[in-house]
Amino acid sequence: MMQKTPAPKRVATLSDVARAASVSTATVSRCLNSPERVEETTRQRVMKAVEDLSYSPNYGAKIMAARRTNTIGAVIPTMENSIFARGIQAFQEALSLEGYTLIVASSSYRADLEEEQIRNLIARGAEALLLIGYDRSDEIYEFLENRRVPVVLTWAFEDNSDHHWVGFNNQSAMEMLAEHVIGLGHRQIGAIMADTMMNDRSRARLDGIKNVMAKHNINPDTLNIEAVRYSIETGGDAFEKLMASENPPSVVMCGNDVLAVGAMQRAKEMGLKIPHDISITGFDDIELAQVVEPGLTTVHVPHSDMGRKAAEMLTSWINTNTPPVSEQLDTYICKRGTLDTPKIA
Amino acid sequence: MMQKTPAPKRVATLSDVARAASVSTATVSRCLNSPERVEETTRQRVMKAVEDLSYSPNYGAKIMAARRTNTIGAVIPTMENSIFARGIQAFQEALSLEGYTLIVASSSYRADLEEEQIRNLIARGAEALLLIGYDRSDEIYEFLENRRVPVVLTWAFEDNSDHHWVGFNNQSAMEMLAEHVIGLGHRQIGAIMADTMMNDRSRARLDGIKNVMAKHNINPDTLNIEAVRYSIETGGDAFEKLMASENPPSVVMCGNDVLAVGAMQRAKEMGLKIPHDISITGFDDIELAQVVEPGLTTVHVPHSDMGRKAAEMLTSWINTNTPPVSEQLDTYICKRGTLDTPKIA
DNA sequence: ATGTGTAATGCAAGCGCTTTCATTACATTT
DNA sequence: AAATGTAATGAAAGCGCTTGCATTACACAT
Repeated sequence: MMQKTPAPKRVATLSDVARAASVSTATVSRCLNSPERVEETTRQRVMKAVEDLSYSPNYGAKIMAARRTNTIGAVIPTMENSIFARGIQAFQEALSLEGYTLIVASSSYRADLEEEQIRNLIARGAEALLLIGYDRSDEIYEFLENRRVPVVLTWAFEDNSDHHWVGFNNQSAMEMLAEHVIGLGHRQIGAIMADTMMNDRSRARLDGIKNVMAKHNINPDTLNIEAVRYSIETGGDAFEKLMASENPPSVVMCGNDVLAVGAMQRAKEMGLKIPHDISITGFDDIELAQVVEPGLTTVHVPHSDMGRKAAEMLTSWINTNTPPVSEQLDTYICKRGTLDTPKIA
Repeated sequence: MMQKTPAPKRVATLSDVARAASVSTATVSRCLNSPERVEETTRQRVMKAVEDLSYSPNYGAKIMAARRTNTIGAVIPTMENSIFARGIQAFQEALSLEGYTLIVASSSYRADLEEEQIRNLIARGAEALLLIGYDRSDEIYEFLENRRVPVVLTWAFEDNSDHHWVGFNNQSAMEMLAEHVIGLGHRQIGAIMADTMMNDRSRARLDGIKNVMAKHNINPDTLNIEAVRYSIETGGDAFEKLMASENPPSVVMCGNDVLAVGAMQRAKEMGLKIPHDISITGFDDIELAQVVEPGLTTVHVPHSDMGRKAAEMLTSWINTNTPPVSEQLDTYICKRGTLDTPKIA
């Protein structure tokens, strides 16, 4: 059993420590924040008091007094699957190298919640923000602008934009994949996408497919689209619907890997051989993609790079007070085993 | 400096809003926190000013003045894979139902970082904490105790403990699985585990295997153990090592699903058929387990339940100032396709 | 001694908010 | 008309910290 100290009626404050060490609060503060500015013997006395009282600074007070938080925020759509995990992990690592702390909030893909979370992070002292994609209300952009909050948008990219980006072009990435798919001979295409309301990435990816279809004289209206929430289960359900339609597709292009894996699973359950009976593609290249069998053909997204660069941009923006230049990252098709020529009917 | 951003006009404060709306700061505060206490016309005037000035409350000040943060913290070993994702997601959802905000930090499985993060969350005003497992220094427990921070430990469970738990018994869960494995006839067992230093879950799971071996008169020293970091890659490497040893195992029991999936992949690459040539088991039952082929036989952990209950415990602890009773959750073996009788030599 | 420079420390003014208590305005009752 | 009750609002005291400036202590030079 550890030794118990008597119950303090309230938690210790700076001035409790100061009293215990017989110094002023200023000295205690300096001990904690710039120890070289206080004499060694004093410092030891103070640190002992800190220890003894289980003192922990109150960030609320600290933030207010110092007007610095060293905190950067990120709002991501979900923590549940790993789509954003790798990027955010890299972001966080790069941030802590610069002495910043990351606070993450998730919006469940809901615009209203995202807005709330953004305001929340700002209120909590986030000095800058990483956001995913572009779609959000004018009000919130205006709010951010008014407060001069450095914001970098990720997981997408737009030219000639007023915003600052580090990401990739969802549409052209998907176009590249669609070119490949159509080049293989597919004509009847199905798509399983996230709901495109307020999800620019999903919309861009869908547009990518349609563009390429049009280019190859396939009527984009024949693209059979299922819009769903991201999950393995819903991906499976959507796949089943697609296959039950009048003109079942020979290839199902999915908005992301999670959906694609759901489709794959359901296909197997339905006794369909991949890619012999049906081709499936994903987007993101997360862990899952290389683990399923056959390996999922997908678009590789440079998650870690994106996270790291976002961190660099934001910290330099804060330090120099100069907005960074946007950076477009490359994606590439990651060919594995779920895509082949269509089965001859 | 090149092009400077316009004069960093400082952000609006409560009293700016008050002035703009010709009311006192008290009224503005009430508008924001208990709108029913201010007259409709006044409220509208105030909200307009809030809007116009892009006002956002300063949490630092708010926390200090109100002495409440409505924030609960969680420190998890990693965000990178999805081991903790489902549980934390459930935790977060249950928390927000009660009006609390979650802030998450990750420790990269490092005790020193975890301690830092704990102190950090407390300093940021976390009123309670969710922590994973048990292993950590006396100092930090003492610190937490001194400050009377409600803490609930999860992802494990211990009887007769001074701490408050909502979790499951890692050892007996693994024992159940080991019983099943040995019952199938396996005698030469390999294990791929996380480093057991400061990881009580991993250690308990390992002990579980050894116990059951001893019980069945198999010398626990013949258990071939690889201790590694959690990742698909390292799981694969460990598997390879295990198979290259003098007495290659007929079954490889892994400390978690990520490791198991890594082992599976490598096995396939090595031309081994699962479960014909080699059996593999996991632990956790995350998404990955049902997606690989064959499906991974693993221990199902009630992630969502655990997260939800942890939230309930913590919020009720805060509200009633009464520590909750610990709760042990059940696990069960999730039989899928990676475990069979050993190949006859 | 006196003067001077420097390092260590203390004093005290806020930082932006909430909240208690007091005041005011006005509707209702007598 | 006076008395009373109630709802809306304001004044101001901190919350726990940092930091600019003032003070002190001391070593060294004069």
